[in-house]
Amino acid sequence: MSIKPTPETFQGVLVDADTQIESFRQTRNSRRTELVEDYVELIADLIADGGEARQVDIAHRLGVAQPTVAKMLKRLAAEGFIQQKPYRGVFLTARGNELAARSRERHHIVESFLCALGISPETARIDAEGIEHYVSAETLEAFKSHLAKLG
Amino acid sequence: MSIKPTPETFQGVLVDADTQIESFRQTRNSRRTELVEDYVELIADLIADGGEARQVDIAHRLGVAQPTVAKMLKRLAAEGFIQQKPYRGVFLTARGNELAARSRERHHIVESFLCALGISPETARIDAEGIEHYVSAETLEAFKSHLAKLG
DNA sequence: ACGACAATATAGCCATTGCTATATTCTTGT
DNA sequence: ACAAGAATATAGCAATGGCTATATTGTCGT
Ligand SMILES: [Mn+2]
Ligand SMILES: [Mn+2]
Ligand SMILES: [Mn+2]
Ligand SMILES: [Mn+2]
Repeated sequence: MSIKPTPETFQGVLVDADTQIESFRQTRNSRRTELVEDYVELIADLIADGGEARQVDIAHRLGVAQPTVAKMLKRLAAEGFIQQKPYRGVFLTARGNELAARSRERHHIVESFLCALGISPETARIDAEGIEHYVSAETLEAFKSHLAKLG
Repeated sequence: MSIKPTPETFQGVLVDADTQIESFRQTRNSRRTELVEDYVELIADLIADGGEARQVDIAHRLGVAQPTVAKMLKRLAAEGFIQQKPYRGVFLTARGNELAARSRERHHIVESFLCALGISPETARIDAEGIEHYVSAETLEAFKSHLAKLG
């Protein structure tokens, strides 16, 4: 509102503007990196499991079509996360491996934390797949502390 | 992998395929409704606070440009969440009000839960803005239980 | 009453993330 | 060796969510 009839001090529903702006900005940012994180994490897992990460396997795991994967892999290669040999599987660069490791650890902490709260493993897995990308370092630490306390 | 050299029973890094597919599907779904939820919630808050929700205020709060808001409002109107009078603020339909109420409550629970974990209010606010959209009913209940336990 | 200014509308651009359809290339079994 | 099938590449489309620039419309103060 440009002109507020009721002064802010009456504490309406509205939250501090600057914090909210920053929250939305941060969320938009996380949304932009979400897919990249899931891809490198999945690629790392596929390589760890079967020695290679092929487009068909990635597509199947993600539940999307193969050309969708092909396009994203090009982007990941352009951004230096993976290396692609035509008609071969993809491999992670050092940078890709780092991001994969960070993502995997964060993912695991979030999922474990949800399980520790008594949430069913299925739901924990589903929710963690989304939540992981929006958890800050501070929140991750809090999750870890909570897990340690129950350890 | 079409042909696995190591049988699944050796329990590699890879998680059950069907659950993972479903997790990614669910996450993509939540991502699609994320913005809509934030818009109606914000519109409800602006109306509660100042009696009206104008494009400029929405744009300012979200940290985006006014035409971005104008386009989204058309979509919200088309989907029956709001009513628009040209050159006037927007108003929520019954459907819009319902979604706003649900979103606001869920948002509040997530933020309170994070605070209860000892996370700073600033971080809790930022993280909750993203996390809220990926929290299932079951997880929300677990958060509520945890909050109740802390009295 | 009307000119300034504020708010909204519209046009046109771009990036992202999905899709289908189809062409190309690799691999494998006979 | 080579045909069939599997995997990858490419083309072209659509929806979404951003942006800037600009036109139109309301509102308010004098
Ligand atoms: Mn993940
Ligand atoms: Mn994920
Ligand atoms: Mn919200
Ligand atoms: Mn939000």
